[in-house]
Amino acid sequence: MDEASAIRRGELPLLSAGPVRERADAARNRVRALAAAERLFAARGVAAVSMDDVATSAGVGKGTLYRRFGDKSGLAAALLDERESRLQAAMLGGPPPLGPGAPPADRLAAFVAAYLEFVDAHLDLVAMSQTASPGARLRTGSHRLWRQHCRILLAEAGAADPDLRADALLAALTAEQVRHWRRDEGRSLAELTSAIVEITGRLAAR
Amino acid sequence: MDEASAIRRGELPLLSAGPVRERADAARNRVRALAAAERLFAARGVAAVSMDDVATSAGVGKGTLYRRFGDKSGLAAALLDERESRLQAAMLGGPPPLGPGAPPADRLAAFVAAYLEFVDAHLDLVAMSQTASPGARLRTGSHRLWRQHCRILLAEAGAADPDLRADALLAALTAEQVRHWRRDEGRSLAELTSAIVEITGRLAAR
DNA sequence: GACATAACCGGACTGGAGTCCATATTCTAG
DNA sequence: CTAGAATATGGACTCCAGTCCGGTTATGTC
Repeated sequence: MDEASAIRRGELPLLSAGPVRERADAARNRVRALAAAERLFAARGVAAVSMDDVATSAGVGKGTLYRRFGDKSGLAAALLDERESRLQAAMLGGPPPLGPGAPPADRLAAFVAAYLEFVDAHLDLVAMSQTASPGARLRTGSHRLWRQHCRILLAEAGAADPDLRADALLAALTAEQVRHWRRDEGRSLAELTSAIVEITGRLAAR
Repeated sequence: MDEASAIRRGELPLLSAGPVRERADAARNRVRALAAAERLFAARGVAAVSMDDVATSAGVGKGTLYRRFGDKSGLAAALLDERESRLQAAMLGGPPPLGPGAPPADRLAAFVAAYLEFVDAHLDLVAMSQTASPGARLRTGSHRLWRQHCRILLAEAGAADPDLRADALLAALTAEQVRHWRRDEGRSLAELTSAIVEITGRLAAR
């Protein structure tokens, strides 16, 4: 999952419309791979699908898969991309309290609730994107965006050490942790949301 | 990592001194395996050592290793066991504020600081024990103990939803997260400790 | 001390992750 | 339209985690 390939597959914004265009065969295979992965994940569950399975089912070589997505966590991240970007758009430019206009603490609470809902809606996929390789979670491009958002809002709210608190907050919202709360402990999403929002308020308080 | 083998290797308390005694050869091999693992981990780093390496170096079959420790995370946990139990003893029966006698919020702060120090001192080993298999962290016997401790102290301090807050607190103290703060962001242990203790206070407050 | 039984041993085996590179395809310039 | 450079392809390959089971060894009993 190097930066170059991340840019190539459109995960990182390119400042200037780069001279590097995706080749036609590459584009075709990317679509095929994502379609196959989505199909297999839906049919058998994320954990039970191997990269070989995806490659075979997509009619593509394994090397292609790895070059493009880096590993299984990259593949999962690519599948999440579209839905993620809806949340990202809402929080960067949508209506308050998620978007700009509301007080920072309120925006943070709204973000946490929305993010939790997102994670919950795609538990296994997010878990895969965060844990397929060691430290994957902290390296994801989207993670950086979530973190940056939290940092800024915490700072605006006047909280001490906003960077560390943003990390601590997101650490509690790991897919594995949420999955544990939801499946092993049988907690409802509403319950989790209100508890986490409460905690968030404490972290954001001056 | 089934319960029977966990008991056999002394990780879970046995109510009555069971009739099941560890066989002499089993005990010998357990010692050999742990010694070999410690040696190899120290020499090459945890990540670069395979279970095969440990088995060969210990003069033991791979099956033996897996039966006894379950997987690499179990092996790491077994190596951490002794040092962990020192912390556990201090927090259950040592002098305050870590041990009983101090106000719950103070005990919790002391625990968090001590636990953070423990994780920091064995970063890679703890990381391995938490992440070698998916969800390993939440299944560890010792994790349950840490969590229970936090739960009780949070409850005594009058915090709402102590169970969830205990999980959130420990999620922030994951070895991967601490490693990131320490190595990628170059934060000092003292800095982390004071920030985390501050957060802990906010979670424990009524 | 010999036997029955339960527990343990260890290495061959399976299957998947990730790498490598000779070949094929696409793009660009002339 | 063509040639050559740049890029992508894909399947064979390596390495390792984890399983399995026939053979071995310890332990309790007579």
